[in-house]
Amino acid sequence: MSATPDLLRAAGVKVTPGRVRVLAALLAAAQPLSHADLEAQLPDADRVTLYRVLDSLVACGLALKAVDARGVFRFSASATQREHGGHVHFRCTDCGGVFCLKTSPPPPPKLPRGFRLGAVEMDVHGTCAQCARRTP
Amino acid sequence: MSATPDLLRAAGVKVTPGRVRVLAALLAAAQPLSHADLEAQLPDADRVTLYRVLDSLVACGLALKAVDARGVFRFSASATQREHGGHVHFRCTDCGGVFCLKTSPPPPPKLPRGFRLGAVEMDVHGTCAQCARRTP
DNA sequence: TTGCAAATGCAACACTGTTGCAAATATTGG
DNA sequence: CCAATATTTGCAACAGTGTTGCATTTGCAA
Repeated sequence: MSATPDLLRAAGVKVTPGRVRVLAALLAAAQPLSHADLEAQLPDADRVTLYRVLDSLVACGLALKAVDARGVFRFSASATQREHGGHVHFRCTDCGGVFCLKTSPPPPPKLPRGFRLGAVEMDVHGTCAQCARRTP
Repeated sequence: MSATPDLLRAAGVKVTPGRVRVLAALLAAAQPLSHADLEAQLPDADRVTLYRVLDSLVACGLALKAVDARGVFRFSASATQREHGGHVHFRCTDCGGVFCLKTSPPPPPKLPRGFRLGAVEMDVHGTCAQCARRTP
């Protein structure tokens, strides 16, 4: 089913164990992963190789690179990203879970002249049903 | 015309040469400045003190802290933008600048049964006019 | 003026990411 | 299947950014 090596071949890069494992981890992840996250998840991988694998996945279009609020790069599989674009998420501040909402994304706001819109994201957070039940 | 020391006094923090110079630099800057920018601009300031001065300005509401595309923190004076609740912000992914939009915040979305809403934030990002002009 | 909490300067450290280079390896063509 | 070759890997060392601990200095108020 999920043939990670095929994705790599289709992207025109060599299929190596490192790339397979990293891409698989990105595809399985619910949220974008930092280098540190991946290092913890793949303990026997070399630090530098991990950086280079991530860069190569970004270069061939299989992964996306973005900066989080702490200034750390986070990577996500671009397939996953497409799947989760176009709708709103709810993040539970208790358990950290992410849930997809039916709500459609808000309309792009009017920007001052010269500004270029990249994306509009809505960050809805609070307590999910399960956590709310546990702490009434 | 408000003198920089007065802004500091009004914010309830001690008036020190470091804070006065850094805040003046931020007020005079057209774009958010990084720690490195400020260090170059104020050569006889201590590196660590500069970090702490910036943090204190953020803590007392006189400056805003954001991350640029390279993952570096950039700081801007917020003297003119005191009210940051109740309206939407635009974040420039190039320079890290934060701009206030006229748009009103989106209505809270409908949540699944049992979910408790904490807060809704809208993250509108892209390229600001100045950065867009630099990279056409 | 004096006392005290806050701010500063310095050294050392931690985290994130990069570069150079030799050894190992995936792919291509015989 | 095997050899040739361009990539990739692993290691060491380095660079940039931000933080912590601690002794000293300084702003501010009693």
